Amino acid sequence: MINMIQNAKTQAASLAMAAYESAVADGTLPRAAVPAAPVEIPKDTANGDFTTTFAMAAARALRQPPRAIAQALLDHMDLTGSYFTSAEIAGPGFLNFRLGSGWYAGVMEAVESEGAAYGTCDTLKGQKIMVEFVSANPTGPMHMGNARGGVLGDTLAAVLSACGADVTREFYVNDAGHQIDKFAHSIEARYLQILHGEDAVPFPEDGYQGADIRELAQAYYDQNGDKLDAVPEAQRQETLAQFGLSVNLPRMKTDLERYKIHYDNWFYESTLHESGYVAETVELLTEKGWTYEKDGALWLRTADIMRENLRKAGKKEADIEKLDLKDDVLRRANGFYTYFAADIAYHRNKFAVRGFDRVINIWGADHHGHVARLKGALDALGLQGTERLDVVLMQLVKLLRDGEVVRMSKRTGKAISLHDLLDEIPVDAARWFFNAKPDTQMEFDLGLAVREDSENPIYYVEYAHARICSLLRALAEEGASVPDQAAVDMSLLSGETEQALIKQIAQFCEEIKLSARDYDPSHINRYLQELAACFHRFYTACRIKGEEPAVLSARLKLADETRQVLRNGLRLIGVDAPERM
RNA sequence: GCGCCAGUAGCUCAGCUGGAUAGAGCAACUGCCUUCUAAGCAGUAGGCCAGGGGUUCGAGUCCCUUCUGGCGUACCA
Repeated sequence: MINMIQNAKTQAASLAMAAYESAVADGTLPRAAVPAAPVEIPKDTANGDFTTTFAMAAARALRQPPRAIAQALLDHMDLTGSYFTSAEIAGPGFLNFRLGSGWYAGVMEAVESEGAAYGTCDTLKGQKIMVEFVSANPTGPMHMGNARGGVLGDTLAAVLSACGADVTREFYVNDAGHQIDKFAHSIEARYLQILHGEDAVPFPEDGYQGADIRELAQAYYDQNGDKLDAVPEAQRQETLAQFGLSVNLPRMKTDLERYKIHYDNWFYESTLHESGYVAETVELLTEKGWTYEKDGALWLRTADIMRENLRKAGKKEADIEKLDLKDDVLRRANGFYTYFAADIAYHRNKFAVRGFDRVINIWGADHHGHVARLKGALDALGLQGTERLDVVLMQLVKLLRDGEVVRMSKRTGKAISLHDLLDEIPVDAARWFFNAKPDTQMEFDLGLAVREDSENPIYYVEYAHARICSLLRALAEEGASVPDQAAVDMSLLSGETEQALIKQIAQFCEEIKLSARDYDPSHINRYLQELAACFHRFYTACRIKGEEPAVLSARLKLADETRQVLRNGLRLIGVDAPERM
């Protein structure tokens, strides 16, 4: 919970404001409505450890040149008892602060006292958040996109949790509707082909062609023989669909668990139909006047809802007209509810029944057309979908092998499935690579992911961890144990690489917050790479073993804390921290 | 046509919501192991931030526009 970056920023901002007030008091600066002092970390540390742009931001309001304002602030600033040892003016009016050893000691105390919890915060405390991800059709094997979405969703959930949110991971099982019918018809056809010969039974034109369907039919036949030959068609299809799901779902669960993905809940679409919740939800929309009947189907006035939302968002009327918005069918002319209707009911359940404050869905980018509609439908139900539902759209994965595009698995000759991928690369490599920014198309090189050299970033980070563990072992053999922070003389950690490492350790808390804010846990990957780099630089510049006891002790403490933070970060993204390599 | 996402070094990408001379990694080149893991470190080189306009003290970042790529625009899910 201790965030020394935040502490320093807050303090720098209040020092600047206090200096401003003091300057106003003695008439040096006029009183005006000045903005709060923004504090940043300069890109180049030659410009200080922290900087405020207050003087530039307030220049207009105070009607004075930024540098003059900065000078006035500096003249009225009292750094006594603060984290900072100096402040100076630079460039167009930056006010740059330099940290003292007390701040560095504070960072190290935070890691020591918080251990495995270091880096967490409570910015999302009290929020009940659902992350729904993968939710692949249970009618066949999961693909690369599901692997990416699975890793992203799981890590995002971990990150939100690290920010104090009460997070639920959910898989929505599409075990109802059209694609299940197709699934049933497909297995049925294969089953009957086994009984009567391939030529005697036609395969549905839009059926699932995959070999997995044949295998399911064969498996049912092996267990039950021709039991379903004579039963009514509907019953046969129902039985085979249930059989197919009973095989596929545990398989999906197992495959996802190989990626270290565990769900809190598997939610079945069928329960929404069986309980009448879909019908009730559609009824509610009708009561509120959002539906109408046309051509025997029941329609939702999606276009009106979306138009209203766009107006609220400040979109121009002419632009809205160009959009060619269309309404959506909720109940088909044949009496069945659409997937859209079920999805509205499902999301109504998330908010209205289960009380989530926020819901995050990870979807493939090909579903983006659905986002505004679903949000709109929830708005129409009074559930504030626009504000409380966030959909993360994930671009596709382009699979490469040593630079060449791969579409097929070497082993099966089919599209590479989520399951197949782990035959080629270690799960940690998959987790590391799929934990990428969701809105960019990703190239995933199988050759690179298994390379055990510097071209593969995951090894760089893991190596830093293993290196520290090895160091700790070597020192333990000599009887040197990691000291308490209280026993460390911080003045001995004043080297450039030592301070840079401690600053990077402090940054961890910020990166977790950024990951949660952007729904982009790849901040953690980049952070860990930089942390590893800081450690390697420190390691090269500063010897530990053989140094005089006080220096050895202080550096050993720093190395051990780096190990802790590397471990915490890797755990967050679901990658193991090896003790030997 | 319309919409969503993207376009930054040869390649993969950062750039903390408008700040200082645009950064890493890889690839290329040059150095560094009789001392804690060289799976490492230090350095060199590499750029019209897709193009053009605008907003202001200040733009890779915000607005407009053009171009390029991906995806979408079902009584499918």
